[in-house]
Amino acid sequence: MTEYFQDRSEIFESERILKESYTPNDLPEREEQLKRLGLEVLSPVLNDAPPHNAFLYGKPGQGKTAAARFLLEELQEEVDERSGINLTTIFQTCKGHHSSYQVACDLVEQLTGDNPNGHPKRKVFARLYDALQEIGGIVVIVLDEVDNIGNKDMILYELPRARDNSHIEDMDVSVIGISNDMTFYEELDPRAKDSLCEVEIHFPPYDADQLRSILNRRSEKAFVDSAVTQEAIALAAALAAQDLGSARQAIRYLYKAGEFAALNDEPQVCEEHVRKAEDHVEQMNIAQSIRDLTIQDQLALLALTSLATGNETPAPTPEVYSRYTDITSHVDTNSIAMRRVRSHLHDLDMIGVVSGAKRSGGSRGGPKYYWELNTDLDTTVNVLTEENRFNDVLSLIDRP
DNA sequence: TCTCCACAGGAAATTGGGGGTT
DNA sequence: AACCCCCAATTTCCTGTGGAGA
Repeated sequence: MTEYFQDRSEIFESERILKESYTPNDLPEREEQLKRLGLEVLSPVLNDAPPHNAFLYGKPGQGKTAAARFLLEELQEEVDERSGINLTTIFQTCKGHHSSYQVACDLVEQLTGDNPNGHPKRKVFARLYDALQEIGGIVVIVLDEVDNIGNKDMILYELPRARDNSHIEDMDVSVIGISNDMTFYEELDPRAKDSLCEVEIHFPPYDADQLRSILNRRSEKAFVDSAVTQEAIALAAALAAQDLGSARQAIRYLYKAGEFAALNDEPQVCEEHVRKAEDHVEQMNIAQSIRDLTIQDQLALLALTSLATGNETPAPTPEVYSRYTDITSHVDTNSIAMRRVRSHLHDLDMIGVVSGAKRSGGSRGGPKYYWELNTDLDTTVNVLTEENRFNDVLSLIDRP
C-alpha cells in the first residue's frame, strides 16, 4: 500500500455503520414511540384501512426518521405476507424546499419521472392526484422535515383530505409529517393541524445513558473489539447529551475520534480523541453554517468580524452598517439598505453565529441593538476568507 | 413635561430570475 | 417573442419606542 492510503482495519470493523446514511434496525431507546406509531397509527393497514395521519416531532438526531423508516419496512413485510392489501410508502424530504409547490413537484417527479415545475399550482396538484390514483390502494406519504416548507401551507391539509375533496377515488392517502422544529407544530394552520395531527408523537432528546447504549450498540458493529474504551463512549455520550441530546452528534464524535486514533496509529480510541473530535466537529459545524450563508449574510458577518478584530464589539447596528458599506465599496457587490442588513443580522443571530442584545437608551433613546460574534473569531475569519473576493478585505479595512 | 430624534421592525410593493407555455 | 406562474431578496413606507434635551 502506498503512503497515500491508510489501512484503518486496526480500529474500524465497518465504518459504514457510523455514516449518516446508516439506518439502524433496532431502536430500543425509542420503544415507546415505536409502539405508539405502530399501535395508534399504522395498525389499521393490516385490516386494509388507511393509517391515521400522524405528526412526529423532536429535535434533530432523535431517531424520528429512523423510526418511521424502520416501522414502515416492518409494516410492508407484514402486508406482503397477507394478500389483498396494496400498500405503498413514499418518503419525501422537504429539505431545501420552501413551499408546498416545490414539494408537490418533487412528489410528481418521484412518481412519474418528470417535474412539472412552472405549471400553475392547480395543474401540479392535479398531476399529483393522477399519479396517486394510478398507484391506488393505500398510500402513505412521509414528509420528512416538513417544517422547511412553512406552516401556512396548503399541502399539509390538501393531501390528507384528498379523498374527502374527491381528488382521488377508491384509494386512500395518509400523511406522516416529521418535524425538527417544535414551534412549527404550534404555529401550524388550524386546518392543517386538524387533518395532519390525528396522532402526535414526541421524540424527547436522548439522555446520556440512552446515548451511551446507542453508542455501545453501534460501536460493537463498527469498531474492532476493544478498540474503543468505555470512557471514550461515556464521554462522547455525555458531551452530546449536554449539547443537543442527538444521537447523530454523538455518533459523529465517536467516528471522528476513531479517525483521529487511526491517523495517529493508536490502537485504541480514548477520551482524548473524543475531546479533539468534539472540538473539530463543532468547528466544522460553524464553518459549514457560515459557508451556507448567502453573500449578503456573509457580508454582514464580515462587517461584524471586522469590528471584532478591532475590539469594537459589541457594536450598535449603525456602526455595523457603516462598516458594511466600507466593505462593499471594496468588494464587487452591491450594498443594500440598513433595514435589510438589520434583518440579516437577525438571521445570523437565529443561526447562532452572532448574538444581538437589545438595550434601551443609547445616546438618543429608543430601543437599540448591540451585536457581537458568537463564534470563534479565527474560524470565522478563516471561513470567510475562503471566499476569494473577501480575501483581503479584512486587511484592507483594519486588520491589526 | 413635552417634543424630537435615532433606531426597530411590520407590511406592502418592487425587482429580477428560473421555470414553463403558446 | 410575449406571456404566465412562483419565489426570494430587497426597497419603500410606515408606525412604535423611549431617553435626551428644550
